[in-house]
Amino acid sequence: MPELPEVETIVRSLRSKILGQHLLEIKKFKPETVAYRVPFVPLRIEEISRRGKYIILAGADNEVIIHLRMTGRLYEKPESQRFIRAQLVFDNTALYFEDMRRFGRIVYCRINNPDPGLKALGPEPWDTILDEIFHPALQRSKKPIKNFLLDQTKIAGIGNIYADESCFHAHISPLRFCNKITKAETKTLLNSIRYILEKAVILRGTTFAHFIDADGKRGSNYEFLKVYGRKGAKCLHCGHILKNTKVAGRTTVYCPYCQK
DNA sequence: CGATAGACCTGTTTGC
DNA sequence: TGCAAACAGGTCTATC
Repeated sequence: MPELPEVETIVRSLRSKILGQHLLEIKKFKPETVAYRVPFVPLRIEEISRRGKYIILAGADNEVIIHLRMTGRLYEKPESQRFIRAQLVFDNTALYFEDMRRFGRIVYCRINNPDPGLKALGPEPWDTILDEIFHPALQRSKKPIKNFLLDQTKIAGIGNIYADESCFHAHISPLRFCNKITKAETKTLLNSIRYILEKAVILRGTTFAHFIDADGKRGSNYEFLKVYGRKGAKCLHCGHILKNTKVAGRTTVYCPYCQK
């Protein structure tokens, strides 16, 4: 489910709920969902943060790393008993980890000893380092730009929705080869990524099926999507029919007329 | 090295 | 109508 804006929304809602509380127990309903790298001891939640699409609940010595993958949710009231995979028990509340597709993961480990996926993440989209390294990195790649945007080691947090939306906003085809993108276009694209993600964070994420934050609230960005989920509909810029294809193994929607 | 397919899961939508 | 294939916000591994 969640890309950067949805994970950021969850993190913010978690802060008002469990910051400063103690994590007393992680109840495990499915063995593959929860992994312990160190023996469990109750953890006072000192800091709640997001890195890419990862949620990090950090204590003094240990931390909990959560990735919701496609259908994970963290909420006090599960929608369906049968999809409960784990439960995080705190002093004054308990959050169910509900995950229909069982791709989501919770890892309990030492702080600063994160799992490989987290360690390998590229810069956050707002990291100013990207203003320097984004264009050179693109020049080194012969892949379509969409592959690059989905690669979490190149830039963290973008998934299928916001990759398409960013390309559309920048008037760049998701199929364009990275090394054919000019310096000026790179700047436009980076601005578009930041704009699209920022707007989605303000709207508390995109919900079309599963996503809710830790207060059970849906995101309201869905109705503002301009290409994702709109294959066959008219381009909102030029009126031509939006096309869909497969890039990087993912459904991709774009306007063949105004995205070059 | 890179690109692609497959695996991991279960529910919903689409197409014949 | 019914059934099977394709598809869904993601990432990791195997293979050529």
